[in-house]
Amino acid sequence: MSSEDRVSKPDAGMDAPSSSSWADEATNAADASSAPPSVVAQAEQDMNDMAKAQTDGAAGGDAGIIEPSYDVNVKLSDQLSDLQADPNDPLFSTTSFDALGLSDDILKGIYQMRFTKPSKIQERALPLLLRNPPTNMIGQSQSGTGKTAAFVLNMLARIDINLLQPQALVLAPSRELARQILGVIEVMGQFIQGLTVQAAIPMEREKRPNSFTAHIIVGTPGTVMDVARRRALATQNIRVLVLDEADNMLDQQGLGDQCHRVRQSLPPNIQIVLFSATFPKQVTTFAERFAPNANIITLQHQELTVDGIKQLYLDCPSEESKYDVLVKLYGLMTIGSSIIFVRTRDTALAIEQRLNAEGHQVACLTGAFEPSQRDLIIDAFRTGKAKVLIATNVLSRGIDVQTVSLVVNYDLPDNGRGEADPQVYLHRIGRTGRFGRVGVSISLIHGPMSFRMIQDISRYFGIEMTALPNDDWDRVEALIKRVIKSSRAGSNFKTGHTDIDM
DNA sequence: AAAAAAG
Repeated sequence: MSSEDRVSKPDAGMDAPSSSSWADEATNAADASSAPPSVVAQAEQDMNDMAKAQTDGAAGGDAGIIEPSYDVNVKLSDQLSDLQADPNDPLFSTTSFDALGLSDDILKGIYQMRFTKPSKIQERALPLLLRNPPTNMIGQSQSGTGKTAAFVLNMLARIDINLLQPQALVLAPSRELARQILGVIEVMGQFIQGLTVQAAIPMEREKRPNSFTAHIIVGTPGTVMDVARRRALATQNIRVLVLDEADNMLDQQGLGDQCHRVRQSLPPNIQIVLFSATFPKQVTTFAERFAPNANIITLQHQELTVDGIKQLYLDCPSEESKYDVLVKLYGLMTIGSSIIFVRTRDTALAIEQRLNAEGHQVACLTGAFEPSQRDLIIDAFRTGKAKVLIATNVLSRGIDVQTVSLVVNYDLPDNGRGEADPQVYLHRIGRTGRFGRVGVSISLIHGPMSFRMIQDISRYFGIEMTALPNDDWDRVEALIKRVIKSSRAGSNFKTGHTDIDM
């Protein structure tokens, strides 16, 4: 038997954008493209509100704190069903890192990063993760709310530093995300003397390690499967397995097989932790089979979109004109950093070459590049050396670059059958609006098919999308600029999060 | 369609 409890949320610190419903403002494509003045005025008002909230926050007051508003549902594991869920018991929910029984070295790592208090997901997830005996967890939370920090703390807390063997393993769906997680572990674990971390991702032959002996291994499924099979990775002392972006890891053809094989190469009684912003229904069964008897933290999908991200779309007069819109947006894209998402590797390359040839500096990242090349490109983007990045879905999940203030969907994400993919859409726009910052996403659409897709996405999440006028560029520019500029002021909600987390 | 393999 399992018990359930529900924690209510405080009021959001920011006004949710409210305007006419989707159906009202976009009953047909013609209306959308001509964008009635009232819609634009409303968008302008929303942007003003967001910009103001941001400025208040940056000034240090509480008024501007944009802690995302959501209810956390917790379904406790059968193993904990004999315990009463007392909200005052720090083992069930905590508002302080100090109450978790973590070592001084770990707390130092937390506070060094200027974490002050746990985020929503961390409040509930950390006590349950850290309990002994270890319990499995399936955790869902909005993008940019500190999932990575939660599972990293759990791993750090469970490492026996004197045992020089891999004891925790993290799997991620891309090399870029695996490297990012490795960076978080290094930062949070910097005061733990002797802690070692190692990446198990594709490498050029001369850079490949002969063996993997670090305390914590972070990798991609294919490489981890391979090194485990070849006994270059000793698996017998691993006691924690984390799948980041777990729905994607278990759902995708190929990835799912690899994850299961890696699981089978590990000891039977280990703690399994699955985290993602999305858990579509058809994956839930796989997840619960992969992590049996888990404590399950979920959100309503209406609560998954982040208020701080202003979602816009622009109806383009032709498919070719999308490129011209990109050129017009270029100035705005370089105020902060931007990611332009396209459907295929070929499109990414073609647009990159054309933009560069026409004097606009952009970079491009797809799975077609060599490992070392990929590392150089993402690192240049992280440091701000490259400000505009054209990418495929390789970067749709997990990548946290806090300067990203604008995400452009040059192509809307589809599921391969001509339908919208709301999960991928959510992950993509989640590359901006990181941890309380504000951000803008603009989807370029053309024709009835993409219009239907954006309509489906809007309906799926029960959110508003604002149509931008395609005949008054100055106005579009002015209102986007306002939000992007305020976004650069910095994060305005200070809880468990590093600059490179998630 | 893209991603993930040192297959």
